[in-house]
Amino acid sequence: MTEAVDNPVFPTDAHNHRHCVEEALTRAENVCRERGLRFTALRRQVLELVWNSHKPVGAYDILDKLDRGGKKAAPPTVYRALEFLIEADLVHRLDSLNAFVGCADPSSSHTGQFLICRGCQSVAELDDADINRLVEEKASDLGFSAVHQMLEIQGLCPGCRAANA
Amino acid sequence: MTEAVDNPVFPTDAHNHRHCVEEALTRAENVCRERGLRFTALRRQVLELVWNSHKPVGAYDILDKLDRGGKKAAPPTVYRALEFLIEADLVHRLDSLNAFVGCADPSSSHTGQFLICRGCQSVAELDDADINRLVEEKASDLGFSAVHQMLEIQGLCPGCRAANA
DNA sequence: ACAATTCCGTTACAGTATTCCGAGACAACC
DNA sequence: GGTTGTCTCGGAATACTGTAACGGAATTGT
Repeated sequence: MTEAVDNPVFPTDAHNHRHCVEEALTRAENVCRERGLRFTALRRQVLELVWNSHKPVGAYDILDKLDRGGKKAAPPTVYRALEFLIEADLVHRLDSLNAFVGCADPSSSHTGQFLICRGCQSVAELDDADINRLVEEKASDLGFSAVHQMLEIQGLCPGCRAANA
Repeated sequence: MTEAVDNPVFPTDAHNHRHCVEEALTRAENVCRERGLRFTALRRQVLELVWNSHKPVGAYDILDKLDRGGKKAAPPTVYRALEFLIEADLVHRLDSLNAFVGCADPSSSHTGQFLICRGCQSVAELDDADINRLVEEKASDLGFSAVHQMLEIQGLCPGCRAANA
């Protein structure tokens, strides 16, 4: 009974993804309004592309799908938008994959903790307070003052584990 | 009194670095002998370059400094050597920096946990069992089976903290 | 000595990200 | 309204990081 059925960190196959995206976009709008940031059309479009799946997306994938009035955009266009979104905690960058994922909760503490499935490539964000606290503690025990932490856990999500059984 | 003076995870300015390197190389020799791996001249040379400092080194930095009989080497030469060294747990790769550091203890568990100083760029490895266990536990609580974890903590080391005070 | 394997040099290229310049959009202020 | 300063975006060029593929050299085991 400890299987996390009631807390689907990993989205189920049947979830309404359109809804996910909509929510993410409104959240972003609100966050930006509150903080006096400009949620421009470009940034909105990039965020939407990041949210197109729960899998991490490469910058050049976004670039390919990005439509700037019929023309293709250039790399800096995408990277600038991503930089903004990351700064605003709306997107996270997964260092181990050189890829980006949308953040479901731009308001919380934000010490990047991620479960990355090697089976289906989907990613779930953790933001676990216990881990956060322990890490902070261990670091400061060594006289190190932590500014930012990034934990990337690779393995198999429940679904893929079942499939590979 | 909890300041980690007796356990210098971060090397002091005055430590004899030549000694560090020597030790790392003999450790590597032993590890390879025990495991039936070939510690070739190239690999030794690359490992030495990685250990040249306690700061992470980029692959192309190594490439520049690498001397193959007067000639310059090509990227695959370095990457292959690094791949081998990583496989043997003699070197770790820091995803957030695209850079490499020597591992001080190639025998232990090896769930990559690193303290990265933004002041002096030096890096210390943690390998903390508590963190390891907690993370494993949290992951499995969610039905996720973890294969590999990587924690990179950015901040200020004791020395730089004192300097910036 | 021979075959099998591992390792290495080399060329070419793929993928990721940044620098720089300039033009346009926007806000605030006089 | 016009002006000024800042933020944003387009685009070219280039830097940085990493791989694929091929062949030859070195090493190991028999």
